[in-house]
Amino acid sequence: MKSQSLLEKKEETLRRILETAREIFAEDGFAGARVDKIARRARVNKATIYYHIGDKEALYARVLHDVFNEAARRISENMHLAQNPEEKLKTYVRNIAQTVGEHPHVPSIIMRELGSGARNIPDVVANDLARILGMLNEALREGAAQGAFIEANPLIIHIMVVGSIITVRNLNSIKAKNPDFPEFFNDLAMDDTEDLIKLVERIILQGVKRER
Amino acid sequence: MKSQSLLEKKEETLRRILETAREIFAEDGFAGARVDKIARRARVNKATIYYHIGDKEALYARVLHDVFNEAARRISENMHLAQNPEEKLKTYVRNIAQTVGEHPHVPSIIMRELGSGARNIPDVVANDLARILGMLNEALREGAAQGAFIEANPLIIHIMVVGSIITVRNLNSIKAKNPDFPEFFNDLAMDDTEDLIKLVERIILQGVKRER
Amino acid sequence: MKSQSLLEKKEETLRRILETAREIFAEDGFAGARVDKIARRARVNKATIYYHIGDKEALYARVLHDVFNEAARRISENMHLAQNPEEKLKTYVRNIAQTVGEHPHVPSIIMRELGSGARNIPDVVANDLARILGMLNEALREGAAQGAFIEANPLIIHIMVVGSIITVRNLNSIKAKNPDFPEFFNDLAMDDTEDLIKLVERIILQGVKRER
Amino acid sequence: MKSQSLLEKKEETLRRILETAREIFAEDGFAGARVDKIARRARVNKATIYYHIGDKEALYARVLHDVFNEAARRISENMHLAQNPEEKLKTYVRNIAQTVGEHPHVPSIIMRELGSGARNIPDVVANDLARILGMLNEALREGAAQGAFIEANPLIIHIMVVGSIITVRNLNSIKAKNPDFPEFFNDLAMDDTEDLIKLVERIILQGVKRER
DNA sequence: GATGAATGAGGGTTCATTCAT
DNA sequence: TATGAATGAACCCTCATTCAT
Repeated sequence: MKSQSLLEKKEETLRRILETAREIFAEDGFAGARVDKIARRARVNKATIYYHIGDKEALYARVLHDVFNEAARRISENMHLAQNPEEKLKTYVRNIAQTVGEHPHVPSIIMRELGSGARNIPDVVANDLARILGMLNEALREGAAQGAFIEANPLIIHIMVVGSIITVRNLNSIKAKNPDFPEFFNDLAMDDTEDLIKLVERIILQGVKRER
Repeated sequence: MKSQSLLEKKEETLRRILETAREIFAEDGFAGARVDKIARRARVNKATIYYHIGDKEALYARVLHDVFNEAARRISENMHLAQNPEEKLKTYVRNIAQTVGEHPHVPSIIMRELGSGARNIPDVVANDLARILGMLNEALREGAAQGAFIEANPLIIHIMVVGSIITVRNLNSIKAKNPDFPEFFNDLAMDDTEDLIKLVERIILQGVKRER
Repeated sequence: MKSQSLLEKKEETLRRILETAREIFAEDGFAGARVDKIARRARVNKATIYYHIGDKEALYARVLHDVFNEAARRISENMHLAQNPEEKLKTYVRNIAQTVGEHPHVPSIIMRELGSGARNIPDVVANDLARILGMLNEALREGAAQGAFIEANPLIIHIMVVGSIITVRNLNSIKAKNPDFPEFFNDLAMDDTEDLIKLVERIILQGVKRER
Repeated sequence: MKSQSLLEKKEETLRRILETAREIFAEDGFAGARVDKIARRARVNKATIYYHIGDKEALYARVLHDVFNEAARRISENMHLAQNPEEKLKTYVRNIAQTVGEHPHVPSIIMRELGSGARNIPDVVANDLARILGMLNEALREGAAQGAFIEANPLIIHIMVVGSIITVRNLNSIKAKNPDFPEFFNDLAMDDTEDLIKLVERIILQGVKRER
């Protein structure tokens, strides 16, 4: 009992650090994030972060890998269950949306990274991303081989899916920062996730479907 | 003669500062950018930047506004020439691509900003963006009103267009940073801009087109 | 049986800590030494050092006192056996050399301390040193009283003896750090300890001997 | 006039930094020295040190090189004026003493370095030291060749000279730190530098002189 | 008796910014 | 107009030390 509670305490500390780091890297980016701020918000001493995880870069890698590795695993699992390229593409969109939903902060990070030419992406994470893109690529090629899809660059599709989902999710904070944005902006929020997924699915599927 | 050459020199200095700042903000983001580095690469004294332009935030605003204001102006001009929603949408895609082509560094910046919930976007620039989105919104609504388009969130469309174009443009630096990316990554580059534009146009147009 | 083996283990642990501490204080000085490094190299938990010995300063004192106390004891014993001031001086040189030989790391520490005005020397150790210097002083005074020696400051003699022996002993590491040192440096090593002792003895004895 | 005073101010700042750094490196050693403390005592902002000189290591190198380079220059000049090996040796002792006198803090540093196997000695400074030892070596060899001296290791002679002079100079601070040192310690101070030089000269010269 | 976890207090370094000239 | 010098405020990271178990 005792030793278990000790282990639990450690894991709770670790969890709090990682969760907070995820938040703050998303808010401020790698360069803008402050280790001090992470420690304060996670209610641990700064040195505790270094003790358990390592320096800022290691923390960043850990945060991303924890999410992307799991996402890659799940996408792989679910895409294998799908029967045809179209189903696979839908599965892909849906899983991305799910990951974004579960980790509302991480996607922001990846947007920045794509904007920066993946400047700060740690190797492990680059590898996770490559796995994910590889699965999407496979589905697209399969569809193209069957004559169902046009030849489409998987990176473009990936960005379209991820970017649109993230941005709509970020809409509230964008609006909060820019209260003077025009009226129509207020209608852009899509509070129903299902609607959002459906729309993205629709655009992507119709967008790549070959006319017969 | 003298005063003109002095004026020219001053303008040349300013131009060099802004161009370099664009590069470096794109490379490193707002938080990661160093005023020192900008000054050094632009071959001016650091204080000169403060003298001519102001602090880091002002420099950032200036850099973005110079590009976005011009882009908004051009998009407005060209979209007004288009006859129907489809043409407007194509014009929109084409103009975004052109801006990206002319200012290869700026888009990176905007990707980061979208990822961060527009945290650092200065007001003037937010306004430029709002104008651009407004025009896209108009085209989409017009198309929907005519029964040609489905109801599509313009923010989503915008991100799909901008994000995909930027990312493909950034592909080389992404690959350079991650030499271990899988084979298929090497086929993703689209060196012919026209092909890229066509593909994006295609996906977006088919994606939003209502089946009759 | 059990308790003895436990005791032995404890003593073995202590011995390992002290030996390692000696090494590391010699390598890095008091300020440069890291408790972490000592613990790691001694293969004990950092807290174990605090448990058995105390803080960094206590560890330093313990390390030095163990050596200096023993050296003082031996010098005292042997110098009492010597019959005349000259023999005493020789005994002194020889015993210093022996201590340096047995504890190759400690002398480095004392050189630093002399350089720093004995800033970090713990009281116990200062006392050991005072005993040693006192014996040297006695021999020198006795010699001077007999007309055999000039009046010589024992501190100077002590430094000459200790410094020269230590430095020659350290020569190899000095050379290793400075591969560009001139040719003649390679001839300075005196691998035969006996030669070194003889040379130092000679210089010191002739140096203080009064001409008749 | 104006521009000169600006330059003067800069040089005064630099001078203050270097002088203070010399003091503090001597007091606390390289590892123990605190850049904060140097800045505070020199009455400049910490960043000013980095602006003018660079990091802690660069500061250390600069401090030592400024002194050793000048010492090497002077020793070379004066030893060339001496007519025979004995005079050269005396000149050497006298010049070392003079350098110690002019820069009371630097020698402490070199003692530590010798104790540490020259662990922190920057390359430029190692080179200065090699030049100085080279000159001493020459004098000793010349004397040996003429049959006037025994074969003596120049490193030993150097340490004997430098170490003894430094230690006597440091005596006051050693006594201050260790008020319980025995009575006889109070007689060891040699306030008259000339006496000190004479004693060291005497010991060294007699120590290496070959009996005829 | 021994240790993994945690921390307060700095330590060296950097950076955006200002100022005197 | 333009700049070298200077700085306050952080920032990342480390270290000696403690404590609960």
